[in-house]
Amino acid sequence: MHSVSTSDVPADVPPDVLGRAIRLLVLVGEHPHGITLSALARESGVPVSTSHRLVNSLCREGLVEFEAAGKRYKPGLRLFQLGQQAGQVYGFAGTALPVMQRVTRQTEEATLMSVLDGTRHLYVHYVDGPQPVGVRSDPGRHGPLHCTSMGKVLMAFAPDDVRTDLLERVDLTPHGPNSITDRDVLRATVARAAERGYATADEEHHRGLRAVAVPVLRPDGSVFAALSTAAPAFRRDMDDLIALVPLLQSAASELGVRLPAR
Amino acid sequence: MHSVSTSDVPADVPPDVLGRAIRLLVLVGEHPHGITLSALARESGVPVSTSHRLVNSLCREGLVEFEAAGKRYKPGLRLFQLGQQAGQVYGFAGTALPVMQRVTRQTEEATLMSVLDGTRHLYVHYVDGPQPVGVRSDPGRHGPLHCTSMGKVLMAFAPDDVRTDLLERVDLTPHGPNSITDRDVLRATVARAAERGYATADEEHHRGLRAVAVPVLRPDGSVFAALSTAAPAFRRDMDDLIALVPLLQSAASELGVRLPAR
DNA sequence: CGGGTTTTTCCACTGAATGGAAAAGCTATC
DNA sequence: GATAGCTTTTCCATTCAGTGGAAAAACCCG
Repeated sequence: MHSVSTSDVPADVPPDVLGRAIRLLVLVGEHPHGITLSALARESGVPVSTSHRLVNSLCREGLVEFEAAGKRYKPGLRLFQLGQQAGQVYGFAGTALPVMQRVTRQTEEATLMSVLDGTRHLYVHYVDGPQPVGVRSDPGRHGPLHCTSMGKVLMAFAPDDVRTDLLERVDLTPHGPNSITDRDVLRATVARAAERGYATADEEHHRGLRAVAVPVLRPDGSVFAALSTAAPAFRRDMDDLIALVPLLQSAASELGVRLPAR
Repeated sequence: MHSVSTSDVPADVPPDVLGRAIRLLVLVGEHPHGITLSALARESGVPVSTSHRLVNSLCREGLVEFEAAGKRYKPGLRLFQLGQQAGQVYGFAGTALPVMQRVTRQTEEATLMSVLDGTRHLYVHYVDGPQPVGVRSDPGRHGPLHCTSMGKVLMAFAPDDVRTDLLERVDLTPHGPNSITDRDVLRATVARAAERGYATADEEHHRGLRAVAVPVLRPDGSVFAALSTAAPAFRRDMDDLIALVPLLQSAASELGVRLPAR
């Protein structure tokens, strides 16, 4: 008898077609320029021949596309379509972008919107500022909660149980020079944000980047999203950004009123 | 013995977890206000207990969300996220919206963008016109090829083999008072669109709705999408819309140059 | 309360999914 | 152009994950 015997890899998790297929789907999504079969198999831990069959099934359904030249798998059109429909349901479509566009026109800086997704936040919308130098952030990516203005706001206005839970669990890896790394400091900061109605981040996520964020609240008072203005530090000091809070708040309430009550 | 016996439903297709799961996923996507388990099972043809297990797996992965009050399944956040990533890959994100916004500001009518998806087209972006009365169209939905300006353009500029194939296969169900119902007429109309560089639709899709569309071409000359202006018939006659073609074309070429070469 | 509907759990059966292995390609490198 | 290393694709005997009927639980409404 061998000590670890039959299986050498960490776990002996039950295969589970669907779970695996989705893991593959996510991997494909994470590789904008396409990913090869072997890379897929390697990164997912699913045996090559099984990966092959599964990804091809996903292709048949249009969720994944196969780029014959290059032998690479890319996200498919059906995935985009389903995502759009999901966006409609969540209320991301419609008014959000036009309103954000207006905010950008007034602030002359980038405007961002995120929702809470587990222990991170998901960038949902992004409107570029007019300036050549600005903030870039792609919808569909995740950001940390503890060192972004939107993350703090989302925690501050989350239901009590969720907030306490998050404040205990969030990862405190520093991302920028001023990242909060102490859980108690974070707790205090979030409490302050809840009082004031907005949160800031001063080079906490990226060196040279400052931001303010306010919550977008549903008619029933629950948080839907965070709305934020972000700017390079050399162009705006923290007070400049805080001065934009009323503007953000009015945009946020405009967005909030039209949302489904949860 | 019963005449049809054992299985009364059409086929005895092999179960196939993934296929079924995705069918369920699509169904969930099609029901913005959520769908119940039994409806899901009924509409998909998948036995209730199996549907139950599969949808719950999809929930575990975040592709579907379960609204406990109301016992309804809705599209999940992960689905939105994956869709956004897919949109990035396709080049739907980024410049498209700002440019379309500008077009709308100039035309004062709604601007739309679609891509070819099988024998239909998929609405990808939509920018509202400023007027109270206007065209509504949700990204993520499909439209017919034979009676929309974007459909005609997409066919006209598709590779030869695809075009001939589509012209033989597209469904010619009339949707508006002037829908083309004759395959040869459609062929001629599409040929004309290819020559002129734009296509029109005059109350062919909906009564009281007119539109023009131009192709968005990649640097290598292949079609990427169609860009369109749509307006209520009472406000714009066909010549008004045709007058907008140059404007649309310049926007289209602006969009086209930045696209990956296929 | 009781009949109808929907959701959830259970479990014995089985054929669909599995994955190792080998074949077929594809690119270098010498 | 032969050799070696890599990736993709196909094949198939084995088996265990997925299946679905049925029953239980929860729910709903008149």
